[in-house]
Amino acid sequence: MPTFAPSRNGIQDAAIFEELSPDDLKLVLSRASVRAAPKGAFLFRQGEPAREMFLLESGCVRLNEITADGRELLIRFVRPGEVCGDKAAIAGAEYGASAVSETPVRAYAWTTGMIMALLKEVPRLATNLFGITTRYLHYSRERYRLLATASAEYRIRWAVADLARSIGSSDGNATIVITGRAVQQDIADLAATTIYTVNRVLSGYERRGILTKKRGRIVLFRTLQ
Amino acid sequence: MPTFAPSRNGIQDAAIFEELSPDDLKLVLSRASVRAAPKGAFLFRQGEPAREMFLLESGCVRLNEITADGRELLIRFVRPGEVCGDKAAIAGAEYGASAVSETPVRAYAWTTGMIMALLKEVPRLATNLFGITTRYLHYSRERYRLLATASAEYRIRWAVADLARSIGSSDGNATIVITGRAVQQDIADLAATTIYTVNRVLSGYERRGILTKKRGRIVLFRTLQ
DNA sequence: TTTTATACTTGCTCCGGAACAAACTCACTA
DNA sequence: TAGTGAGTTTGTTCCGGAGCAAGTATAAAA
Repeated sequence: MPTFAPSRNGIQDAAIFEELSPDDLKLVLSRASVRAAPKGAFLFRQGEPAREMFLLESGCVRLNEITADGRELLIRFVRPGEVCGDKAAIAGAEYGASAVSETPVRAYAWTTGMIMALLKEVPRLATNLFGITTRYLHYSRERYRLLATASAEYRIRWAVADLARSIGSSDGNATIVITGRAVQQDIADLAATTIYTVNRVLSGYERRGILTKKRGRIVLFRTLQ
Repeated sequence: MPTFAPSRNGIQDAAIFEELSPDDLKLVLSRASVRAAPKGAFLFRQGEPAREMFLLESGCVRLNEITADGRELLIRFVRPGEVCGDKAAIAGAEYGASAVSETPVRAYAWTTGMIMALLKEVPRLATNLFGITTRYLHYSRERYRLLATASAEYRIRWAVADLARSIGSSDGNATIVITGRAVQQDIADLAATTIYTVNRVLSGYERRGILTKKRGRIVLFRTLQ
């Protein structure tokens, strides 16, 4: 997964604000409303008219897509500094996925009308949105390629590395901790496989001393991949 | 596959020129160089620095990606009015795929410097690029979803319908003809399966009177899916 | 503290479809 | 016109990994 420029020093470092002048930044931020949502809340639902675009300030959001036959596909996790619901920047579009908060979140929100006006006033914003979407496209193709060519074991290894990068936290001991209500289910979703296979592969890694796992918690000793 | 606004009446109807004033359109077009290439030529190669973006005027281009282990993945076919190599609009990017002409082609080409200047002069261009990339992202996720959840038979049906839409031509008798040097291989690539499976499924459809096939040519009687 | 829900574990079975092989067909070319 | 190579067809084999079932472990709720 490419780096999505997480905001280390604050929201102004988000990829969507890249190369914006301080004045433009102030303008764009002043047009947003700030939202807070508890854990488990929907920022938006798949199929709804896309009326708002969000920029996450804190917390973690899960983006997933429901298929016609009711299965749920994990698209990605949204982390601070990242944008979701960018379909709202396109007139008449619908959300292609649902966004649910995994933790309490704070986010900036812009309505469709607001963004479309801003895109004219601050052209660089459109360029940045284009760049961000291009990276997501790259990410999506990477997952497609893995699914089309790589084994379940390889995809699981990739998914663990991806989660470590996106929602993992270092605990200082040169180890990375991945937590979540149902980590193995998340890995299975990312790798497009089943929890059974994930569990078998992870147990194998645990025997080889690469990681340890407890309910809702995986500790990586070495960097995978 | 979403509609990519093929140019019915000329290149000015391409999605990338949407909502541009006649003056802007003239400006953008004047900055392009026009290219002609014979069948089998590379417009660009995966991994190269992305220096040019193309807008296809006529012909057909195949976009594919080579994986680390040497397998070739078909991303999509580019048809007149569609853009490829849009990575060139991002400074320092590399092409993520290779583009090979399936037929003789004519295309407009802009260099990276040219596009980046145009994006500032004609802000709507960036918005259009964002919209186009969003559609490709949607398409990519659709293929991922199919691969993750649907059977090989279903994916093949989808691939045939997709090819019919993108490179099929009606021959007037309420039938759609798909041609190409190796149609079944193309379908297998699109559906991420093997030619063996494709052939078996197509033979089944032929027995059921849904289509006929000859070498390099498939004739659809009814609309699939 | 007990109950209940949910996550994780593991053994077993089964099937879609990939891989291989081999014959056949057609288009192109020398 | 014969030769060649690519595309196509069909039969056979085989395995990864999905699905089920029946547990155990752990956290939250009562």
